Parts: sequence; structure tokens; C-alpha cells
Amino acid sequence: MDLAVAAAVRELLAEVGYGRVTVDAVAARAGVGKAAIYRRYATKQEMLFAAVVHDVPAAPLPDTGSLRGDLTALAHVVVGQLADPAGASVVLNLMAEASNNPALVERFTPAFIDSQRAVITMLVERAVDRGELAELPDLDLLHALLGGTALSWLHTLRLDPQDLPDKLARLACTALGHA
Amino acid sequence: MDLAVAAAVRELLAEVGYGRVTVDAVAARAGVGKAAIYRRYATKQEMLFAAVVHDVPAAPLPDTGSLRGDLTALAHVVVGQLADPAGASVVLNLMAEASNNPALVERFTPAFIDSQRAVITMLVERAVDRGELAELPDLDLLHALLGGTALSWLHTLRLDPQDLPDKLARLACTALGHA
Amino acid sequence: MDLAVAAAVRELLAEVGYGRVTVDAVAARAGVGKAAIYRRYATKQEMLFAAVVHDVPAAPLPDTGSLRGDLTALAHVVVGQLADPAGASVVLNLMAEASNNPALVERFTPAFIDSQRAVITMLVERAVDRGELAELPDLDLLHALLGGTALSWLHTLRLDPQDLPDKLARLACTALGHA
Amino acid sequence: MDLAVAAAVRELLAEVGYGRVTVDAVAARAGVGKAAIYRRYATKQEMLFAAVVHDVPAAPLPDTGSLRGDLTALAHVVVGQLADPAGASVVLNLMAEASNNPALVERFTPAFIDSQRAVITMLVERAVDRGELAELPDLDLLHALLGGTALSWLHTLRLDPQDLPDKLARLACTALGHA
DNA sequence: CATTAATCGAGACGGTACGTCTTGTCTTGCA
DNA sequence: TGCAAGACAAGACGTACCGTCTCGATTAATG
Repeated sequence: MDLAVAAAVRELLAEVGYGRVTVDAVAARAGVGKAAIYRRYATKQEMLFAAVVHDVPAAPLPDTGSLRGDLTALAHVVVGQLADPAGASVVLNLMAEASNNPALVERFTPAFIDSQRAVITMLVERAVDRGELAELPDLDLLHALLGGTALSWLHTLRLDPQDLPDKLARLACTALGHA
Repeated sequence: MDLAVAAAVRELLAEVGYGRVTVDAVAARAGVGKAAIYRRYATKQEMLFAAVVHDVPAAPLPDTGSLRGDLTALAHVVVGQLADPAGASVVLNLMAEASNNPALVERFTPAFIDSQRAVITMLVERAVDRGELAELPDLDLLHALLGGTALSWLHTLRLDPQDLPDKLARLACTALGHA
Repeated sequence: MDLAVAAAVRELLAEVGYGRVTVDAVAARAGVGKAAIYRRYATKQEMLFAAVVHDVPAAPLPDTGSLRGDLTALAHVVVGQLADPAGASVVLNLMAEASNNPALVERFTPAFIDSQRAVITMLVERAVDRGELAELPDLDLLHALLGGTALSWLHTLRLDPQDLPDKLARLACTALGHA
Repeated sequence: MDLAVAAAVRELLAEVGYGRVTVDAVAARAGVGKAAIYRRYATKQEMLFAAVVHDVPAAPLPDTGSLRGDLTALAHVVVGQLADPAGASVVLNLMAEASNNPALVERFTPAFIDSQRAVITMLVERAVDRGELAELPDLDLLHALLGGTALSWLHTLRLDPQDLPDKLARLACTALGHA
């Protein structure tokens, strides 16, 4: 049931975009009554969130052997996710709604933020082990730098995603004081 | 009358939050007919944008005498704007809506993005003139770095804005290859 | 507008029956928003009532020259209205709802009951003038007798309406003590 | 368990009125699963009908020794049943629903109509035996007259039930051509 | 100064989605 | 096995809001 709903949500997001997704349409597509949806999710937003967030733990990053390589790989993933219009739209809309609805944040954080942070932590710890970094840097700042800069580049400035991953990786390296 | 509308918008944003602002409520609060609003703004979003953005070009950045000082001053302004819940909410919601409605971008870019970019350009040009920078860096990346990292820090990670401006300025300096 | 709604209601009553009439369907059929309907009528029932009651003042009864003739004519009208399934359904449903919702009664009475009563009053007054009746009988009882007996015959006992008008007229005459 | 359901129905009818009675509420109140209710009654209406009608055959009419006396006694019973708001509401609502759903009629007729008719038949047969009536009158018309006139008096015209039984008995006597 | 034209506040309108509710069926888990 | 508890699909309800529109009344500009 939850699976049918989540699938319907993702299909509709891809087909019509965040603003046009309708609870009725989701219910119809999933072959489900609206009541069943509202029994699980208090609002449309929670439903969207749950459907989108459920399959985040996508690709574990490989160890490329260097900090620069790892950062480039990570940047590709981040940019890839945010450059996809549907995914980005959901992220942006949920951020926007979270800015008014603190309750959403509680659910956002563990599923989204923490898993991202774990990846970043692992990545810099590997660099420390390799001796590429003298000490652990400010992880929050690195986290914000990677995600925020990509977001802004793609969706505020609306620039070309083409060589953004490389720029981002170089930027992060420089910021970490790494040659 | 634009003033009454803008005032009403800002009051309502503060009172009920972005998602609860209604064109009817704005019209009633401003003592204005809805038609008058739609004569000026094509959509609710444009109205909100205009009302919130109208006084952005308020503070022209002073020349502090050093790149680091200028960046710190700029970071304080950026963080100040984004840390305000109402303003940030509007920015986030407009970004979200823009992600589904490219037409919105056309209207917002000149007023918002271009004026920000002008400030950044001026700032680095001063640094080049001073000899602090050897050449003009990637302005887009710097732009995305400053706005995006602040946005992400404050509204994705929801961390403390306290020493963010200093962190941001240091980050930008390092990224520019400046001591 | 009200006319379009009333027409749509009557069409749908005829097509699908009272229980299947939907506010959405009425709105769609009338080319009208649901809000417009709910601006006029607090509930679906009020809308149905208004649509059905609006054209009651149909046929003024002719003077046939005798009490018996007048009563027969009236009985034909009454039976004719109640034998029509759609009309009867509305009357029955509104009676049923009125039995739980006294507010409906307030609106029912003037439009429906009083106009019926006026006809009956006129009819017996003519009979008194003619000398067919010695004095004014109990009008309420005559009213209840004509409407109620027809209703019960047709919709409780579900008998043939064929010679009901004549039976009714004879019954009423006898009850009035008229040869 | 039928008793618990019937009791719950009657309580709820008294508390909230026909329109607000819910199968879920009945089940909960009766401490019974909904499935158990639908195993016995095909629809909510049948359940209501069964619960309300179950104790109708309560009072067998006594032989008062005269047609007029018998009719008065019967009229008291009829008026008593219809004057009770809850009972009347159910009768009216079931009539209304039956007018759209002929299938309901099949179920209700034997239990309701036929038992009433048996009483009336017995009553006039006694009158014939006594010599008060020369021949058997139109039983259907008498049936419709008694029930319908009472219904209309109480629930269409909404008049006082006070002396209705006497009026009804006198009316029926006159209609039967009995002094 | 008078007349026309534009603009205003007010608010009804068509449309659309929301979240709630109820019905009658189907499932689960306890006795 | 049989029942209570309650999840489920379907679909109507009444509400809220958007963006368009019609209305008089008031103002502005013009002849």
C-alpha cells in the first residue's frame, strides 16, 4: 500500500511536477482511497516527503584513493541529484515548506541530512588517515558548502551543470587547505 | 497603493507565514481591491516577491580596505537577510516555485541576482586593484558559494547563524586563494 | 445563475434520482462553481428545495360549478404531482429531512403548505357560497386528508394511481358531509 | 446480538437523529463489529428499519364494542407512533429512500404494511359482524386515509397531535358512511 | 464647468484541490 | 471457527484560495 502510494507519487512528480501533484490523482493512480493516504500522512506534504525520501540511500561512494577524487565523485552525485528537475523541485519545495513548518524538519533531518553528513564524515576521515588533511575540518561548513553551492548554482543562478562537479571539488579542496 | 500592499504583505508574512498569506487577506488588509493587485502583479508570487525585495538595495557595502573585511561585511548582510525567517521563507518558496515555473525566473533574476552579482563584482575588482588578487576569479562560483552555503547552513542544516558570517568570509578568502 | 442551478438540479433529479444528485454534478451541469452554490444555499438540501419549490404555483384550479367537481379536479392535480416519481421523491426526502431539521420547515411552509391551503380554502368557500356546505369545515383536516391519503396510497401502499383521484374526491365529499 | 444493535440504533436515533446515525457508531455502541451488522442487514436502512419496527406488533387492539371506539383506539396507536419524533423520522426517511429504491419496498411491506392491514381488516370485519357496516369498504383507502392523514397532519402541516385521534376516528367513520 | 474616461473598493464568479466523512467489503488477530 | 476491531476503495461533502469578472462610485482629464 505504502509502496503503491510512493510509486504513484514519484510517477506523478516526474509527469506533472511538484505543484501539480494532487492527492486525488495519487490515490487514483495507486488504486487507493484518499482516506488510506490521510490515515498515514497528515498532509499532502508528508506524503510527498515520505515518498521521495524513502529511497535516498542510493549509492555508497567508492574510495578513489585521494581526497580530490573522493570529493569529485561526491560532487557528481550531489549535482546529479540536484540537476534532475523533479528531484530538485521536491527538495526545494520541502525546504520551503520546512521553513514554515518546523514539524517537517524533524522528519527531514534524520532521513536526509544525517545520511549526507555520514558520507562527508567518512570521506574526510579517509583523507586524514591518508595524511592528506592534518585535522578534521568543519564538517558542517563543508556540508553546507557542497550542497548549498550546487543548489545556488543550479537553481538560483540557473547556470550550466556541465563542469560544476569539477569546480565544486576544486573549491572544496582549496577550502580544506588541500593542494 | 503599492506601499499599502507591500506593507500588508509584510505584516501578513510575519503574522501567518508564507503558506497562509492570501491575496484576499492582502487586499483586505491594504484596503484595496483584488483587481488593483492583479493589475500590478500577474500572480501572487510576484506580489510577494515585489513586497519583500523592494528594499533590498538598502545598504551599499562600504569599502573596508581589505578583501577579507569586505567579504565579512557582505557575509553579514547575506546572513542577516537569510536568517530572518520571513525573508528566507519567501526566498525559499520563490526558488521552489521557480523550479517548476521557469517564467518566474525571468522576472526575478534581474532584480535579485543581478544586483547581488554587481556587489560581488565590485568587491573583487577592488581586491584586484589593491593587489590582493592576481586575477578575477570565477564570479559565479563565488556568488553561489556565498549565497548557497549560507542558505544551506541556515535552512537545510538549520545551524546557528552566530559565527556564520566569519566562517563564510574565511571560506571565501581561502577559496579565492587569498591568505 | 440561480436559474441555471435550478435547471441543472431538476434535470439531474429526473435523470438519476434524489439520492444520486451531487453538488459537483449540479455545479458542472450548470456551468457554475461549487462556491457559488454554497454562497446561496447552506446545504445541498436547501439547494434541492429551492430548485424544486421555485415553480410550484403551477395551475390555478378552475371553478367546475360543484364541490364534487372541484375536489375531483384538485385530486387530479395532487395525485398527478405525487405520482411523478421524481417530484414525489423530492417531496418525500424533504419531508424526511425536515423531520430532523426544523430550519427547513420554516422555508417549506410558506412556499408549499400555504399555497396549497389557499387553494383548499377557496374551494370550500365556493361550496359554502353555493350552499353546498352549511359551514366551513376543518380545513387542516381536509388538507391533511387530501395530501396524506394520496401520499400513503401511492408511496406507502404503492397502489395504482388510476382511479385514486375519484376515490379521493368521493372520500372528501363524504367526509365533508356532502351528498 | 440483534438486541444490542437495535438498542444502539434506538439510542442513537434519539440522541443525534436519523441523518446522523452511522453504522460505525452503531457498531461501536453495540460493542459489535461492522461485519456482524452487515451479515444480518444488507444496508444501513434495513438495520434502522429492523431496529425501529421490531416492537411494532406490541399492542393488539382490544374490541371496544363499537366501530367508532375501535377506530378511536387505532387512531391513538397510529398517532402515538407517528408523533414520536424518532419513529416518525425513520418512517419518513424510509419512505423517502424507498421512493428511489424499490428493492427496499419488498423488504418493508410485509413487516409493516401487511400487519397494519390485518388490524384494519379485523376491525371492519367486526363492524360488519355487529351490523354497523352493511358491506366491507375499500380497505386500501381506509388504510391510506388513517396513516396518510396522520402523517400529513403531523409532519407536513406540523399541527398539534392533541385531538388528532378523535378527529381521525370521526373522519374515518363518516367516510365509511357510519353514523 | 460639464462630460467622458479611467481607476478604484468590493466582492461574486468558475475552477480546482483540500481534508473529512460514511458506506459496504475485506483482513487481521484473539478466544 | 467466529467475532471485534478496524483497514480498505470509492466517492460526496463543504471549505479555501486563485485569478477573472462585473459593478457602482469616485476621481481625472478633457472639450
